[in-house]
Amino acid sequence: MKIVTLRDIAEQLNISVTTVSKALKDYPDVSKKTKLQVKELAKTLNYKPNAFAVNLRTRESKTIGLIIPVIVHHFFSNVIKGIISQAEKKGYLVIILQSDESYELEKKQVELLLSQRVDGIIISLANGTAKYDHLNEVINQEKPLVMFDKIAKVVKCSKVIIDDRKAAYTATQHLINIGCKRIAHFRGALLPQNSIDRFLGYKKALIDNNIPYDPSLVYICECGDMSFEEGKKNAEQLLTDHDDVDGIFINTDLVAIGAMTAFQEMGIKIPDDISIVGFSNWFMSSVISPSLTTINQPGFEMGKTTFKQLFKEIKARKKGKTFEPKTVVLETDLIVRTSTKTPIS
Amino acid sequence: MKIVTLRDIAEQLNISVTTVSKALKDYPDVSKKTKLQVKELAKTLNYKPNAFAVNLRTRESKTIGLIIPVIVHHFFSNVIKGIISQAEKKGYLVIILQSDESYELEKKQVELLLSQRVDGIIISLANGTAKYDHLNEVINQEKPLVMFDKIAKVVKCSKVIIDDRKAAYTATQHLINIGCKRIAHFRGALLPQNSIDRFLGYKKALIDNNIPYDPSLVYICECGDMSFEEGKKNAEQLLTDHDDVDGIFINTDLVAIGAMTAFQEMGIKIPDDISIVGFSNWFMSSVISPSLTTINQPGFEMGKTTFKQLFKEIKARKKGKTFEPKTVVLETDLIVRTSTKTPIS
DNA sequence: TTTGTAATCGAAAACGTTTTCGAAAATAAC
DNA sequence: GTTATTTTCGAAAACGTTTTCGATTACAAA
Repeated sequence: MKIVTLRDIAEQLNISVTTVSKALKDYPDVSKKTKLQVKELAKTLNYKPNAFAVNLRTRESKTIGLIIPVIVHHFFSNVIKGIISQAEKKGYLVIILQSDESYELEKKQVELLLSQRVDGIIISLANGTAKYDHLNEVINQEKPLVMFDKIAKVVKCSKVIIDDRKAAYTATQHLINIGCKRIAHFRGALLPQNSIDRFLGYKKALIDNNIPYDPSLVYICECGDMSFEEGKKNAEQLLTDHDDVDGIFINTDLVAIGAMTAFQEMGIKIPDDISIVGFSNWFMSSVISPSLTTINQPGFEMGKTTFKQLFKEIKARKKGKTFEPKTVVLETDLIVRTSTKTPIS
Repeated sequence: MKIVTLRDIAEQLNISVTTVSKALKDYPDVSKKTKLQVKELAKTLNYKPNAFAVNLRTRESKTIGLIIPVIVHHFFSNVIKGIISQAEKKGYLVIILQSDESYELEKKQVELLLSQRVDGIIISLANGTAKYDHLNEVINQEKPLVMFDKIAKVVKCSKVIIDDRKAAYTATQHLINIGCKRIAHFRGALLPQNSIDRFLGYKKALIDNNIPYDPSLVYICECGDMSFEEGKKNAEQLLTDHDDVDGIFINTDLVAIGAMTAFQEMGIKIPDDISIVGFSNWFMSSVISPSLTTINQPGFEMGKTTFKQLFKEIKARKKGKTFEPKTVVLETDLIVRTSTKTPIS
């Protein structure tokens, strides 16, 4: 089981390693005859270039790193799928790491990827990330970096996002349109830009419609492993705090489903008593009962777009060109289902 | 932004590259004094060994490949999480590829991983895979290979699985215990060992209980992207074919949920008219209504176990030792929820 | 014949490590 | 003082490729 190298081919044909290498890569200074010989022998010997040597020589590995807060998550696993599918088309491999929403882990993983000398890095930030030295180091090393979804505005790199504020505004406006007067909000953790923006969209929609903003109607959940349970707990708390709420805009579907479950257990009718809008459009939101009105967040497309952007930057860097960080905003849409009342017409 | 190498450190300290390398790796033939100097300078210069060079020299990359049929899937994404978490502990990185249930793609991806010279490969087979040359090539190259869940018995490598037959038997027995007399089965595709074994478990449970096995009660679905829709269609077909069915054992939760949805739309009461048992225990099975009785398939644990096995084999190979392929069978359990009647007592 | 041009090849350096082996220096033993 | 031993170091080869640049050959032009 010896692994064949250029040298083996060269010795068998009594030519130099140089010529074999050039023949395989169709250099113009190799005769047609030897090219044919070399290629044929390479095929019969099942020659595969040693990636380690190629990497060392060319200083690139055709491999990128991806750091993601959680893998078992409808949105994120769709993003992964999008990234991998696009990477494969361009001949790139993807190393995946999970930060588990921890800044410490995320930092370690970025350093690991840098020392592995991947050709580029894609990242969606952990909830706990508030410092960006690790990301700035990536940028300092002139290594292409693209963030998606959970981003930090101050980091000078390309980003692929949705307009969370606008989407949240749309969601809240929908609740208002169907006649809700007291609208609560279950927001995400305090740090991430997404949950801030969604909160701001919620607030703005209220104000634009002359509905007073009441901070006591805003509940927080961390949206980690316990999302479903957090939703249930928040729902119960909300019910003891306020008995007049008729609509809730919830930061993410899983929390919304938890809340709906709790409401149903407590005998609250959805959407008759309370209308609910979620966020992300998890697959399960369409099959539960009542089905969940939500904002569709295009995970697969976001993954594809993110890789495409990274690829552009990798190519630019290779040519020594410079490039300006670019922010791509993808479209979302409201998917109306049965967890919200039909408007009174 | 020059990247520092051993040479840079050596020149600054006026010693040889050799000594620097040995100092950093705590070789015994370097004095304490120079070790300290080297380590300190390495830290201030932020030296990171060039992974490409290390790989080439040591002939290993501390990277493994993972080929999986689908990523957006509760069970598989849990497996991924398990593999990555365990790999990280041992200092390994994971390259993930998605075969999309296609044999052609799977074959290409195996070859890609081999030419990348990953240290080992983990794979769960595509539905379409019936030939195993690509896997035998991995084994021929003496590269560690572990299969999980969707395996091929004839391939001589380690495997991590559940006892699908036993689990299916348990599921079917449960339906019998609660009083079902006409039990249908929605099975998976024809090739995969899993769906064969689950079918056999179903059949054996019937026979052991003196219930005649009726092939016309067995429906097939491919369990690809369209699982949910397949479940709906099968449910509708079943209802027109047979009006006396009172229980169904379904190959996977997503199909079961599709079927339940169709039944509910047609006014069939679950579990009063028909009891349903799924397979896999997707998270959503616990939150739908009625909640789905199912077999719990430990994805995270399976991922961890699979990597551990691969790691053992990588280490054994490194020491030149040989090892016997091993098959690990993980426990499953029946989770009784509300899609099945409570037994008549 | 000489000169020029094109076609074909290969030596050698480089990428940055790791590791073997021998040399030199320092110390100990006699 | 000599010899033996230990400690500390570095030269050099190797991993397998890519690429530069010069050499050689063949052949056409003069």
